[in-house]
Amino acid sequence: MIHPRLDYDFYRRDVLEVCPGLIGKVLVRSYPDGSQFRSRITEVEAYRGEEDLACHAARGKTDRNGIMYGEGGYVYVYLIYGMYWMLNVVTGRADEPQAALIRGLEDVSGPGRLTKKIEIDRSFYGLDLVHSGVLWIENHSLPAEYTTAKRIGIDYAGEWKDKPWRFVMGV
DNA sequence: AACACGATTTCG
DNA sequence: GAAATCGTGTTT
Repeated sequence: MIHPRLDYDFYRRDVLEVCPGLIGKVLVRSYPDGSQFRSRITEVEAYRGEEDLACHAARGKTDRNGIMYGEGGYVYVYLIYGMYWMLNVVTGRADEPQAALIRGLEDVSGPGRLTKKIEIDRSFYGLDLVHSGVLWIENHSLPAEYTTAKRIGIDYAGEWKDKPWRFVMGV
């Protein structure tokens, strides 16, 4: 059974289309010793454009969020609270700064805990998910229902804090 | 050069 | 409820 990688066409759509599509897909982390870690994505959040006050692009392009202004299909990682790396997938087309934050996997809950478990840090910034040998996402064609909810930890985002842009696997 | 703070987690 | 901990963006 072949499990194809998600390709550029998958990522280069609006983040609100990509996020529900990511639920149930399989994140693959390949290590230098040849071993691999696989787990289904169970929770993601959408951050959408400069108008979204919760998005890191809300105050324009910077050194940190620059990758979000490019084409979808690349990795955006950043350090939060001086301790945890957040794993994001850039979506949309160039000059449409969007990203999907991977918040949970079947085997580990929490965006900070999952990056620690599968050893993802700053060195993954800008990684090409379509061609990388260390990190990518596969479609195993498994059924995946999801529900939506408000995004977490963005109470400062005014009217944007209540958008139902968190997607969680389940009914 | 200094300062404020965050898309979190853990412990008390 | 509060601390931990530091890179990044903003202000001085």
